[in-house]
Amino acid sequence: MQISELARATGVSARALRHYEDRGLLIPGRTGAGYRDYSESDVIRVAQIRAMIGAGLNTATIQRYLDCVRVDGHRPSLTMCPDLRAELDSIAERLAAKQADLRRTQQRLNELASAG
Amino acid sequence: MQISELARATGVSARALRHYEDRGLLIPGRTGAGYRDYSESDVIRVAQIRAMIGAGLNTATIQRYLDCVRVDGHRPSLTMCPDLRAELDSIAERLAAKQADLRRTQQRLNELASAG
DNA sequence: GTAGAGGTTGACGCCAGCGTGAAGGTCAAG
DNA sequence: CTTGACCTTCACGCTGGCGTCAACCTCTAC
Repeated sequence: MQISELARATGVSARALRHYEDRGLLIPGRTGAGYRDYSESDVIRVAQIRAMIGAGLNTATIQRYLDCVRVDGHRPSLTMCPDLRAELDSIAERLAAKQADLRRTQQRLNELASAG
Repeated sequence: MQISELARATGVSARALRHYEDRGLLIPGRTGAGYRDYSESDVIRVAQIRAMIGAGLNTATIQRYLDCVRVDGHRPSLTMCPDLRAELDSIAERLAAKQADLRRTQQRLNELASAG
């Protein structure tokens, strides 16, 4: 299928799909005219990508995870990728740090707003 | 005083002080040679700026309301600036939204990590 | 053939507070 | 005169997923 069709099927913009290809997350075939030619399985793949982006992973990390899945085969197993475990842990740490930072900011804002 | 002296007195980098001037938050005098010449009161002003940045305000907002905030020692207080209240409320809303967003991200990350 | 819908590859813009050289002027001290 | 410390004004870099032209090619329909 063409890019706009995949865009409609996934709810992701065509620009985003090209961006994923730039980052090596999605590698469609090409027609004779140079048009991108996506398969049905790419719908699922895009859903996976979106899920991981929503979980705070960047595209570089996502690419490593997808490569991992490809090697593993059918069932996605994180035990095949020990490095990914550490990666997810560090991401969780960063999120926790962000949250703590945000709470401190809210605290200071409250102090500012309640002053006077 | 010169910029490095104010930087030491406030714990803020010279680059940041120049940045505050670019944004119209701090307007030092100039010596004959073009050197920035800060006054003692600028030490307090920088403390006010840092307090507001720490509370999540951007430089444009800070410029509008800088004169409304006084820092007595370590504790900021507000003088009469009615619009500032509304501004602070909207900032508080944005912070709350960010926090909710962050929690959703953590939730999705947990789901991903436990999917192995 | 021509209009129009849709495809392609760049490449800059965004949000924002600075970090970090680059290139060069000022000034007290040896 | 010459270090060398400190000052000045640009101006790009950073973080990063994607919006948004721009300039141009492809295919279908009338």
